[in-house]
Amino acid sequence: MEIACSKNCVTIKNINNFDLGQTFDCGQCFRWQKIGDKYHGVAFGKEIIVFSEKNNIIIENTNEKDFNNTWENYFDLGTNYKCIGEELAEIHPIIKKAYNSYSGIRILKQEPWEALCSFIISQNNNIPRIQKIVSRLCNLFGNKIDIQFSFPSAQTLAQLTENDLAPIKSGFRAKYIIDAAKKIASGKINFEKIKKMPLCDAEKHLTTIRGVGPKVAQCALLYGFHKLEAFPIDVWMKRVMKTFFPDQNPEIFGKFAGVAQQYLYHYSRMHSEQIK
DNA sequence: GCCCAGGTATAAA
DNA sequence: TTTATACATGGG
Repeated sequence: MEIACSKNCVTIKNINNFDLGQTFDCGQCFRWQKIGDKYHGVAFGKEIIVFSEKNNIIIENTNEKDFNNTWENYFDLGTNYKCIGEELAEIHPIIKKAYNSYSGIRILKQEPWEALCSFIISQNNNIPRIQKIVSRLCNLFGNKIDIQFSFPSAQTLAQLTENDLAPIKSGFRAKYIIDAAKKIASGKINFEKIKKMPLCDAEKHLTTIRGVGPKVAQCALLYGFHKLEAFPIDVWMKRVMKTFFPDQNPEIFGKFAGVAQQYLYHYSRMHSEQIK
């Protein structure tokens, strides 16, 4: 990987396993908007436009400092997904197929609160609507950056009532969002501690939040804490497991189970006719 | 109108 | 312990 910086943008050259469409549209995040051939998005309170051009990835509205401090980490450029993917591909032919089809997926290092809150919203919901709810949440309670808004902090949301959240139309999830925000703002849930916990303890801790069950907790750990062994199982993954791995535990995927899950999830979504 | 969505809480069996 | 149902809303 090489980096080239100019006035207002950074170019990433010779990067393996990075496809913007696959990464943004595989169901791990809900804030990246495709406008033309470019993706517009926000993370860590910064707004960028990113697109690919001749094997390069170009990030606009940034600089070398922001790239080094934020985006290199956010896009997980220090992790070798080729190595992980090839290792996972040996486990089962369907993972090999999924990896070969979607090897450009990277697990983004999202902010813990945004990941947790987004996946609380995701429950019993569809992706287009999740995106809309998250967007309304940011527009109403986040801070304006350039055109878009930051994800509102837990401290901000902790002061709201269920009624205040009515405009985002999150339905029964509003009370869950507020409970989560209050537990984070009060310190009852401590992200720094969760980072250091064993996975199962972290899950138990997160599920003390109302509306957070095993699926949401595992998603938060995978996407918000970059615990690559976390393995979210929803109704869809249950069916996928039944189809391809009857009588097998997710443990067979090892310490990169979450990555395997992401290849499998996206592949099986794109080829849903193969699933039961 | 109908079924369903990257689930969870709650009640009932 | 396992299984069934409600939940708010709107995409397809």
